[in-house]
Amino acid sequence: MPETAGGSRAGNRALSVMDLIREAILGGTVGAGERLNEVQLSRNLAVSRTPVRAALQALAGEGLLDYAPNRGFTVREFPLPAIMDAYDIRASLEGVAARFAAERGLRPEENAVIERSLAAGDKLLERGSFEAGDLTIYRGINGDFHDTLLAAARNRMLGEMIRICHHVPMSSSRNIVAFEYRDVRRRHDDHHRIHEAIVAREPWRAELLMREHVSSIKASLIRALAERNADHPGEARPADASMT
Amino acid sequence: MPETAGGSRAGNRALSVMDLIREAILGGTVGAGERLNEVQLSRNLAVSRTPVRAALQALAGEGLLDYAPNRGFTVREFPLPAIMDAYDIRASLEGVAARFAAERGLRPEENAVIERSLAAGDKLLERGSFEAGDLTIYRGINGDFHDTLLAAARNRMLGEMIRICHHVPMSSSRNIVAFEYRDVRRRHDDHHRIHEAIVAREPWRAELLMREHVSSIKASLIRALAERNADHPGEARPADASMT
DNA sequence: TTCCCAATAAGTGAATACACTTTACTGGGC
DNA sequence: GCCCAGTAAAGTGTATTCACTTATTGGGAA
Repeated sequence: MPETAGGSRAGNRALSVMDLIREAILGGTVGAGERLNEVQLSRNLAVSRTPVRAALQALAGEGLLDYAPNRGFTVREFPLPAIMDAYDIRASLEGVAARFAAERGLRPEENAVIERSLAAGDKLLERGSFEAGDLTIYRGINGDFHDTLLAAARNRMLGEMIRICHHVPMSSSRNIVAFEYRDVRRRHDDHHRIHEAIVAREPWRAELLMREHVSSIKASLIRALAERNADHPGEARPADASMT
Repeated sequence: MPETAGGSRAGNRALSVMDLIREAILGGTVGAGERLNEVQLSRNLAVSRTPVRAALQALAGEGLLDYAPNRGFTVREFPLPAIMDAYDIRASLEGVAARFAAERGLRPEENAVIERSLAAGDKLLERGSFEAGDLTIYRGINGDFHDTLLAAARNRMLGEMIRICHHVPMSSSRNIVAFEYRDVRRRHDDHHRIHEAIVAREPWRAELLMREHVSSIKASLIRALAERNADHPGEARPADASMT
């Protein structure tokens, strides 16, 4: 076995193969609509077809691949409208998650994580502008906030659905670099208010705030795309965002 | 399941095996939390382990099974709170679907199906009470309405998520028999109003109506469970609804 | 008796071989 | 030159086999 596949998830080739293929899709190594050849993949990854098939089926379950009998798996296409829809769907789902969290309450350690993320964001933003690397740092802060809230919702299915929304290409904020200081500032304020609503046990306010919060990300993305189109009129057509 | 694996989906054993196992889970032949043995299943279904594994992986993707490396697949448990949550999640998602449908408009043939389902419901309800079998008929009418609306939302991911909610044991209305005439009457009125909002191109009204519509199903279920518990105090404890 | 551990059975993970389907290619007829 | 059929190649579907992990069971020691 030259270059054993992955290496991360020991003892289970299928899972590490799954991670590799997922990265290849999200990273754009394989394009949308492209067909994934099992024998070719197994050659490249130095495993047999069995774990490759398992990985492909699992990725189809995540909604990243399409399956057709006797025809194999293809990378699912995400046209721009579908990506925009994903934000609406995620806004709705994360809204429900915030409501559940407010109904069920935060555990002390969860509250601690959230308050830490709020404080870290405050510190990062107090300078009044962003320097290089700050956006990456805030991405981590933002992830902590949302992940903890999702855990506080105490519903597995909901978590999985939101995770699927995040895996839609370009739908996750980590795929976006065009955010400006004032966008992040405003979203961080949202976090404060959402936290307030949850500790005050105001479920419906929490839901509304979270919903608007995620929707505003969509609005930012639309603006960023429009600006990019204005800067480079030739390239970056709407279809361009469908994937990599 | 002694018979040879189903004749329905020709040419692909894995898919028919998947249908059989799904029915076994939803029908209660295998209980929640139970472990599914691959060799035993392949013996019973008279196929090799390969299509069985494929089916199990696919069902795990649907959220019906849990997977643990080197430990195989188990039937996921759905305690009563998780079932109730599923209604909230579905209410939110179907609300979004109704909004999308209102934004994008109904195709003539879709509108025809919906108006036919509305008329059929009117006819069934005009007697003022239900006879045996009427509920089954209305179930079909109800399904046509919701399925067509979902198609009109024109978003695949949304459809899949709602489908997952329907497959949560006891979460689909088809699993419930305890609905009374006035419940159905009121829900059919909802259908009329939702249709109105969609043809009038009022997205947010459509969303709100649909959300309330699905939430009212949850309320009916809670009442039905409470009455059942009152009738048979010994049996039918909350945990009882977790599965079959 | 209870706990621990080894031996063994049972079960999943992966590789390989073969069957069947789809697709691509090639040659002949129109 | 185009279309179609037949055939070969490629690719997926399934069965089988072996490797490896996990669960079980029985015996021995504290």
